[in-house]
Amino acid sequence: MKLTVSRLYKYRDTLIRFRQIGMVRVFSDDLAEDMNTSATQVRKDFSLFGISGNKKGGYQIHRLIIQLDRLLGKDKTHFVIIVGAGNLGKALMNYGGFEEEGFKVVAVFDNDPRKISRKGKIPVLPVQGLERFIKARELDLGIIAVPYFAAQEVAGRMTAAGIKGILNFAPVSLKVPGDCFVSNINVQLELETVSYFAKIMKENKKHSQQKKAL
Amino acid sequence: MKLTVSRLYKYRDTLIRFRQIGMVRVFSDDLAEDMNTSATQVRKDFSLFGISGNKKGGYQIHRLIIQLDRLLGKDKTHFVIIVGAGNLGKALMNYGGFEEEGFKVVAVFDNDPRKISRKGKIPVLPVQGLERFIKARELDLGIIAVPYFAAQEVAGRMTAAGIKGILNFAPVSLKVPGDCFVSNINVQLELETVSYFAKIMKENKKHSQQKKAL
DNA sequence: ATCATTTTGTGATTCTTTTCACAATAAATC
DNA sequence: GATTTATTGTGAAAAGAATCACAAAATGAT
Ligand SMILES: NC(=O)c1ccc[n+]([C@@H]2O[C@H](COP(=O)([O-])OP(=O)(O)OC[C@H]3O[C@@H](n4cnc5c(N)ncnc54)[C@H](O)[C@@H]3O)[C@@H](O)[C@H]2O)c1
Ligand SMILES: NC(=O)c1ccc[n+]([C@@H]2O[C@H](COP(=O)([O-])OP(=O)(O)OC[C@H]3O[C@@H](n4cnc5c(N)ncnc54)[C@H](O)[C@@H]3O)[C@@H](O)[C@H]2O)c1
Repeated sequence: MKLTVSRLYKYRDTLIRFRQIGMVRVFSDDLAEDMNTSATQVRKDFSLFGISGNKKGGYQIHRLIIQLDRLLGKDKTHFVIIVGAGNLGKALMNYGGFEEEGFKVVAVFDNDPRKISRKGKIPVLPVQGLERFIKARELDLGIIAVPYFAAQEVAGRMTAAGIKGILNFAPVSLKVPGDCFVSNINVQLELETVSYFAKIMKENKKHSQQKKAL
Repeated sequence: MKLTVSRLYKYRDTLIRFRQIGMVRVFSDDLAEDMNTSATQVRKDFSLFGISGNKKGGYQIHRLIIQLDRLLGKDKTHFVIIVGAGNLGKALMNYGGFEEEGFKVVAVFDNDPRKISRKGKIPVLPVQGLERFIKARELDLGIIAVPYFAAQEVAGRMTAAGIKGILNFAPVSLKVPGDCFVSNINVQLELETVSYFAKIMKENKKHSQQKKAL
């Protein structure tokens, strides 16, 4: 389910690129190839969400995007706050890609007075005002970009104020109430995992060379 | 397998925090709780990699960390390059967490002459020299932090030069040879997924309130 | 109009991951 | 030293995700 949803977003991405280069229709095959998956997977995902195409004719890109947009909530702007205006928080804040995808970062919060600034395009505010801000605007989405030891506290405050979805960059598992969804991006962990499998790749190569040599 | 490995790295993280606060032994329960998983999962993961503890006595943290270190290659320093010295590439480059975890960023590459600089702690070099650099140092690990339209080209050059593991931040699926492992961090996608499920959380709440009201 | 071809949509199957259930055993208690 | 208790380790079962296999339908060719 989670995996299907995230693939649906990726299909949409791919479809938008396809449309940009002038394509009008796609087959499940085309999507699969672009995304390194199988055509069956694509069709099963669509089928699960009641999306259908034409036998032999494939899918009309434009129509498909509209359907996905509605399904995935891409027809609205989503407002987001970031807590932590450090190295990473600032990179996220200045990243243009979010707005293009319908996410608007409305404010960043930090507990270091030196980081506070109401001047920029996106204000950086004292974290004291976090709850009030979230409640006043009925925000649902928050990004955590504080050090690991502060992450749980921030998550607690966010959820208490009504946040229902958290994207967490701190390398710890957050405890949140059952009505809040958390996704973790743990960069170190990903790099570690890559390094583990890179090593295996090298060893396999050695083995297969040994095999060849026999 | 992939999931087990990434959990092993997380167990290690947790164990190191536990050791820092003076703990000497843990039970599968403790690890599970800290990581939001089940005790059975922990033990099964360990069992899969031949790690064992004492019945009733649990696991000795120090010993366990040593075992994991060896298993996960944390007893060596891993050298990494980053391609793309933009917004994100710079944040990664300045991030202290990698070195702490045994990863050393040896160089960053960019194709924009204005980004080049040999002055800093980590040099930013012209991307022309990428292959030569990788080959000369027999590097295995690369991070891609270039725009989506440049990512495939960079991946191709990396793998051709011998890179065996790629951490990719560009929101596209890379085509790489079978002897290279890729892990994708797609921040937009994660945020989209969070927003999808956050919406569901809200709707569920409405429903359960309706149910209560009946 | 008929036939061959292409592509979808999905039930059945296989594969993977997680959870369950419980025997084995080390430590603590009586 | 026997008994109770806590905890591990793992085969078996369940749940979840991906793949297979093929019928159904749309299109194009003859
Ligand atoms: N920078 C990276 O490239 C990178 C890579 C991987 C992971 N991360 C993770 O992302 C998180 C942020 O990393 P960073 O490099 O930006 O760290 P950083 O130290 O540069 O920034 C953290 C910011 O959070 C603020 N902060 C601390 N406690 C707070 C609190 N209770 N409330 C509000 N603000 C608070 C600090 O004032 C600081 O501005 C960390 O958990 C880190 O492990 C960062
Ligand atoms: N910045 C963020 O917070 C963020 C968030 C999510 C995703 N991303 C993704 O990460 C990637 C980088 O984002 P960014 O914000 O740093 O972009 P950016 O434009 O700030 O930086 C990209 C850098 O790559 C360099 N570059 C372009 N083509 C190159 C090539 N062929 N070889 C070498 N260098 C090349 C550019 O000169 C530039 O310095 C993008 O794919 C983006 O979608 C970034």
